Amino acid sequence: MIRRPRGTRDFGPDEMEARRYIESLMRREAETFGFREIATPVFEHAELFTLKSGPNILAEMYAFLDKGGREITLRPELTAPAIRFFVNELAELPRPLKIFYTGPCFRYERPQSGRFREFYQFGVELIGVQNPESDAEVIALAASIMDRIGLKGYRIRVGHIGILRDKLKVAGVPGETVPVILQKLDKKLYDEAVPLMKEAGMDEKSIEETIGITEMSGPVSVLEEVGGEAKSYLEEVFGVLEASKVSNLQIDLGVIRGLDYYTGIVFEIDVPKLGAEKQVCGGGSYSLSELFGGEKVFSTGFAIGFDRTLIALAKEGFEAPRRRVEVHVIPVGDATRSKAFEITAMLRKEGIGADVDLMRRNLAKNLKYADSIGARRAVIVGEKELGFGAVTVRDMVSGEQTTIPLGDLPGYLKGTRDFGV
RNA sequence: GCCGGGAUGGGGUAGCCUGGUAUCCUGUGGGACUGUGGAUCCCUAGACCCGAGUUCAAAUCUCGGUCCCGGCCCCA
Repeated sequence: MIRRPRGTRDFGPDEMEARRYIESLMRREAETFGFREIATPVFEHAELFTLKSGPNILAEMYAFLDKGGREITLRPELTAPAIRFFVNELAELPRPLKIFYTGPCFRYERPQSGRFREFYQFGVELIGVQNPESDAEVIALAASIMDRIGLKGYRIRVGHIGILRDKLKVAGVPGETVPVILQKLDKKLYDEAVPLMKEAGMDEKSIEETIGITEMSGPVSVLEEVGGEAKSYLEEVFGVLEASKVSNLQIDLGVIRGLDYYTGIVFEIDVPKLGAEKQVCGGGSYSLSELFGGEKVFSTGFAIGFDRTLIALAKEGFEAPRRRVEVHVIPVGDATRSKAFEITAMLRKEGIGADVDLMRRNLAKNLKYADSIGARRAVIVGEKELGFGAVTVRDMVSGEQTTIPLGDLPGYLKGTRDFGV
């Protein structure tokens, strides 16, 4: 027996139905906001990902040399490919450029709850502008998607990485030390952050203030204690979000994110009931294009962890509407078998989902089968009715039967399609 | 990379401590019932994660590996 590689999953019909359903809701919502779908390759030059975040990331990438000696990696995320695509070919589209994408990503990590080596992301980028409206637009879309798919127990925490960056810069922290300190602050590891800040030359007062900032969370009013440009910027963002009727929203200046390239607002959506892997979406504004050889262009985007989102929905009792075939066509005996296929083909041409007996089962078994696949109706093709050019249509829920002339069958099935159940 | 708990037909399980090739439920296929389902009964097929060791004998004990679950690290 050959088994699945570690950290990967197979998806059965029920699961795929649920996944496609949720995915289509996300797509539709993004399209409603004026975003259009793109797709990029599953593998890229490893350099694309090491450029922006350093070689330590290589440890978690599925990287390898291809037969031409190129350093290739399965994509660990989708933002960098999207921006590469933008720089390469999309830079001349009208701005703001609003794109979204979805697909599998790969990270060589220890699998655990809500964490896989092959996982799926759904992300968007709004490229070419950075102001409170564009940031709010992206956050509003993230929230709308969560609402549209019916997720309830989520919260959005919005921060502004510029506040901390400025603070550290003003205090004279050298550029290369900033990410290290930010990382500790992100994890709230103050015991480790404080010595680092001292070492970087910060005085007691600014250290205290810095930690104070990371602990600020709550309604917009907490910004009163901050002041500065970032404050008014965030207030404007929240103003637009309020006008857009986005809820489940709070300020949290402790939101930092692991990425170095974020410059402005940053936000995360998490679902507390998921435990350790509770973050279902992360995003912010950044500029990456210049790293890939393009002009410097600001963008705001987010990535939704598709798998975790589904786990969260499942925990809330979500069930995808089951796709069912409209009718199951049952020949009674061998004599009408070929006629049954004729009728099935005719129904399918009319766009009516039809299944037909392929097991040569008797009528009783076929009805049982029709029930188990959830067919709404059974079309019983028997010699008696065929004698006068008709078939029997049985409603699988009520058990009612009607004799329908063959010519009227598609119309009957279509016309009453939404009734019953 | 680290720590803990697991792995028995497709799904769910009993058996494991105290070694003697496996229980039950459900699902699959067939039949009772070759023109009427979701009930019942019967039949059939189907499993001890992999490898090594101990033993007359291993699902059971020992070791190694793989995978899963939960947590740490990390999360671009």
